[in-house]
Amino acid sequence: MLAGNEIECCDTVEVHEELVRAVHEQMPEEEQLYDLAELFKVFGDSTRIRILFVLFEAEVCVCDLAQALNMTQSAISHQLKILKQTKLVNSRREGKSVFYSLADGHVRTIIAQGMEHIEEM
Amino acid sequence: MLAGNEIECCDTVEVHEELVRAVHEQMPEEEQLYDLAELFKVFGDSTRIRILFVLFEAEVCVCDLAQALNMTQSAISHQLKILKQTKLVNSRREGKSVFYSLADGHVRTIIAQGMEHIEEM
DNA sequence: TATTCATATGAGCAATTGTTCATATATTCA
DNA sequence: TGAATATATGAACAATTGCTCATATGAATA
Repeated sequence: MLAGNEIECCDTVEVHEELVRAVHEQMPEEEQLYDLAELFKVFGDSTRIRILFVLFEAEVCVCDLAQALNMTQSAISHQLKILKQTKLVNSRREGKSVFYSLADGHVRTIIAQGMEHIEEM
Repeated sequence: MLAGNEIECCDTVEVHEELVRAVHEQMPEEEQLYDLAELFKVFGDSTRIRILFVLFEAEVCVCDLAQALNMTQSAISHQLKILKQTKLVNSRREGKSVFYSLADGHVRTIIAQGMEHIEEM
């Protein structure tokens, strides 16, 4: 699949072949790139972002999340499932309620960096 | 819209009203949360992630990106437009070619944190 | 055990998104 | 100017996604 990069492009062939080779050496595996995109996709929805912001404050149960964000319990539950699958939140059952909390520090760092970026825009 | 949070939830009303108030005080503006989600949405596609990884190596023109990632020039151009709108990349014209480069350090930090997270999964 | 409360989940629908295809714009050079 | 090269862009289509609605599961309590 890598062999045969003879397509000419921008008139300068040599430099480009070198670049293509370097890129293929340095770039992570396809699967890892895919997983990375999947992770950011999770951050790419304002409902989930708002859930994470609530969890910055405290460990919160589903119905409180729904109330705080003025959304249905079902909608919140669906999103929590996605957040949990991506290991961004943990859950803990206490009687009838289930409490959700942030899973690790990356969540804060990623969101903080994102905030910095949009504030500079 | 905030008034009248009398809906009972999990049997304990007082704590929750306090939480809802705290959340509404600490949470960023709706528009900022929306912009933040829009930013992460840009990272949430493996083609754009791959473009950013190529740009980690060097400033690259469109046709080289297309060749390096084995995609059509049109597909790459469409994605570059999105990356530019979000100020994640800069562009510079040189003759017939247009060279793209990373815009700022946030891109590296965000992707690095994302990589750390998925490696721990 | 039957009921109630809290949460989870599957199906369906509207909205969004990434790619392709055709074509437009921009630059260089004969 | 006209042809060739590099890039940008609009329309269209398939695929994905977030919400709603109905319902299932799980736990406490009468």
